[in-house]
Amino acid sequence: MLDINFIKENVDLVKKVCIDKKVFVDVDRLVALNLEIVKYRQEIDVLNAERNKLTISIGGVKPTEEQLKTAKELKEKIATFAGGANLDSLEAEYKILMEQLPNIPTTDTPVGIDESENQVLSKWGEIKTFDFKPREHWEIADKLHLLDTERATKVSGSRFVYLRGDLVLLQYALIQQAMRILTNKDALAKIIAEFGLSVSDKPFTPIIPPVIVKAEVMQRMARLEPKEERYHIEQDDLYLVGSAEHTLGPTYMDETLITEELPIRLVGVSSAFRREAGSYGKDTKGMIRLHQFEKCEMESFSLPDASLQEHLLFSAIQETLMRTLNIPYQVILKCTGDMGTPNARAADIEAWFPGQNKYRETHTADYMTDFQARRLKTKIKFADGKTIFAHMNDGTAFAGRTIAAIIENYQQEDGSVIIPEVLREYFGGREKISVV
RNA sequence: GGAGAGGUGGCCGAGUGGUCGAAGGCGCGGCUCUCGAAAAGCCGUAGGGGCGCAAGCUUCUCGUGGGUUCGAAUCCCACCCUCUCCGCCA
Repeated sequence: MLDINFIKENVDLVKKVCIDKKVFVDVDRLVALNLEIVKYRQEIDVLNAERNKLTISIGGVKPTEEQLKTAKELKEKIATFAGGANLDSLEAEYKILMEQLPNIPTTDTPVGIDESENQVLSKWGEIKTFDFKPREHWEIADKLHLLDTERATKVSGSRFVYLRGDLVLLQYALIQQAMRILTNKDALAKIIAEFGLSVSDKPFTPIIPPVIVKAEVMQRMARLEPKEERYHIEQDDLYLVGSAEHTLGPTYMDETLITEELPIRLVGVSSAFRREAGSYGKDTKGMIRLHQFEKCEMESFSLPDASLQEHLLFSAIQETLMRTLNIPYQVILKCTGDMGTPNARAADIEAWFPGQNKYRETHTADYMTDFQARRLKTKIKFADGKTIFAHMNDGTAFAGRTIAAIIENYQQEDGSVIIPEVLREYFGGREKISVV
């Protein structure tokens, strides 16, 4: 949610952002509603002030008969006035419009309709040339009996898989690898220095968060929509998370943080659930687009001054993680039409998939500013008593897709797969993925 | 699933119809004392909205929504949430 005073002072900008982000909100109506609501409130305030003076009882001396009579008249006046003004329906409409407004993108965010207008910020790594035609990850995994899609479809439906054997070890190895770096102060300091950032090197706290979340909380995270993308448990009106972000973000909702404990950095591991409505026919094979996958997710709460650097740190961490795997990637700055509604900036890592012969998204870093915190009521209190809304960031550390990237990049002509060096210790020192 | 208890400020916790937006404590900030610190003492310290350069004034908020009343944290109704015990279970 945006600050109403900001909206009123920047009507044209907010309108432009709505167009750029393809969100249709009547900003003029929103402002008019606010002015109307404030006007009625002021009038009611005056009447209430009058009434309060009459009904107050000082030092045990109760109001006189006449005062009571006047107060009663005032009470009726207020009731009919508020009813006549339709304050409730005005406020309901106002709330809906406020919750529809998107966050303001950073100035470096490209304006664009869809992903074709995303901007490539940088590329890293050398794309390996194979002296054979590289296969797609699902083909390789299938041959090694590491991915059982057929049986998963039988049991759970399309877009589910059984991960098997070394693919499971690979999944946990990636999580371990992420945890090792994220919980290590020196490792973070090194990343910060390498990427020329100016931000705290405080380590992340590992979390296993709930994967089921209340509808109300999802709404306050600005993540309930699009609803058709979410799994809903009707009996209890609960949702399955689409990412650990959905339950890491609201950790401190309705709470006030103090400056000394910032930044708060969390790294959560969970299964993520997505209905993938509207993506029929896309990536139907393998593990690029699944209804359920494992993900290691970063989340942080920081001061406004530090939050952009925090976002850049998340990107830098993602790059570093990919570099440890020695997988070529490019960093993408998402355009207005492709980024999320609550985002101020969104940077993706796209890993090179030799089998597909293209870059595919494996990581996202979301810079949220105070947009989510305003609705979550996650505040920060300063020593002088002043409070503001916390700035929030989230980003992928490693998700299931990275497994697919490893398989494609490390495949051999004979159909075997080499284990990235940095992960071998989690395989008892083995160099190759075994057949099950 | 059965039975019960409860939701009050940054936190703990008192408060059952009238200066209660709220005792007391903790925490935090300031000051005194000190070479400095600790301890001790004194003072300050909920949030949102409106008006105002500010000081300040005003209104709303004690889970949420409604009701009773001149007046509600306190009484009534509905809903939401949390906790405890028993049962079941990883």
